[in-house]
Amino acid sequence: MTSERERAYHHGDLRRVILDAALDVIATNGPGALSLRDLARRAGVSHAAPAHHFKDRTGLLTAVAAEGYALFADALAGAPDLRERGVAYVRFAATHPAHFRVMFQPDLHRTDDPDLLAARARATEALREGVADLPPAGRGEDDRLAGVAAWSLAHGFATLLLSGALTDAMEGRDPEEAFRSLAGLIFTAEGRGGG
Amino acid sequence: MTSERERAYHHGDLRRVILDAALDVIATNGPGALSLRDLARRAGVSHAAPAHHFKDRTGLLTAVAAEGYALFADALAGAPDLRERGVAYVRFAATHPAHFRVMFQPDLHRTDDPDLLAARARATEALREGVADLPPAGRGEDDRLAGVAAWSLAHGFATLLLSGALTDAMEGRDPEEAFRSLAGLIFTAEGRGGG
DNA sequence: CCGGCATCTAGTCATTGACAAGTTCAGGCG
DNA sequence: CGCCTGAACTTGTCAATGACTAGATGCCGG
Repeated sequence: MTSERERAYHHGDLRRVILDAALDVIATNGPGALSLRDLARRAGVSHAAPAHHFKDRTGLLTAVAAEGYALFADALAGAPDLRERGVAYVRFAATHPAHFRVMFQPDLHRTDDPDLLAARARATEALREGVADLPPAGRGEDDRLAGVAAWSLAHGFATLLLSGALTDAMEGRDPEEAFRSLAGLIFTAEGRGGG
Repeated sequence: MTSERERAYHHGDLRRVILDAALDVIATNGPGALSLRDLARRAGVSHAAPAHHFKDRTGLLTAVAAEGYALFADALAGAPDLRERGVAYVRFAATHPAHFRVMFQPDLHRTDDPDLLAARARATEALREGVADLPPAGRGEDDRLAGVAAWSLAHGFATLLLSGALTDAMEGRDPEEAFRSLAGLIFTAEGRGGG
């Protein structure tokens, strides 16, 4: 049975295999359930193999976060306006729950990692661009607050969604669509915006 | 031989001591850094003492979450209107970061724990009351969405705050006050009041 | 053919969570 | 007073894990 599938040494792309397995575990059972040895077993390699690619457990999570920010930046880039960028934010969280969760838990990864910083800078830039086309509210102070508000709204929705807190609040409804109308409710209609 | 300070057996309130130590660790280094043995060492008891009060590591975190929801419900109860309830939401997160973080990570605790469920129900009720005094927007569907929106806004702000993502967006500014004006920006009609 | 190098293996150690069994203490009851 | 029951805590132990070290393996260029 040890045919060409397992070519022993030089696995081919062990790094990716480990990463994918890690994402699977994190999405299912959370980052706490992550075990390097378990991942090694899944990949059919020795218990120390992952360490060569990621150094650490923290190193693995750092790689996850970095990849997450990169994908995140790409996901945000395509959106035409602020609202769709928010939708993209939510969609990313729903599509890449493991990445998302690790990204926003700084104590899980090494925050000074160069790759991570670069990817995060890209994502931040994408977010800023999105906020740029907010209707000019007033003074610059309010603009900044409005940006934080938009960010908070999308992030809160995404976070609650992943934590399962919204499951009964919107039974079987499509999260993206829900957020879209929710954002319309707030950001478009002037006058009684919040109503 | 051991002086009266440490009355050996029957520590007095070991449960609370362990809980407080746990909260300290979680707030500082995150839930992943939590070690029952470490907590035992801090409290000056044997390595198995915590298990008697919390059964498990998960049991300890469940207790943290339950306590968190109880405190949360109390914190929300005092607020006069929706906006102030949001402020209370943010304040709770800032004041009880460890509780907050554990509360919204279901894979950390036992979600079927009776105490947890009871406390969470109280908190949920307090949240619902807050949403109830939203201006009636239109149909019930929109009302529900508006509630989710308010919740998302507060939760997102609180979460981003705790993850440190807002640190440079609001340098040295008081988070509560920032959220208050932010919420005013969005939820009050046209008067984008004092920022 | 050979040497360097990244990749992976094998072995080891301290730490941890979980469990089992024993010990200490307080309070109730005869 | 003496016993006894149960809660609180200790001691001992085991498997699993993260991290480290040294060594084996195979690819690639010269």
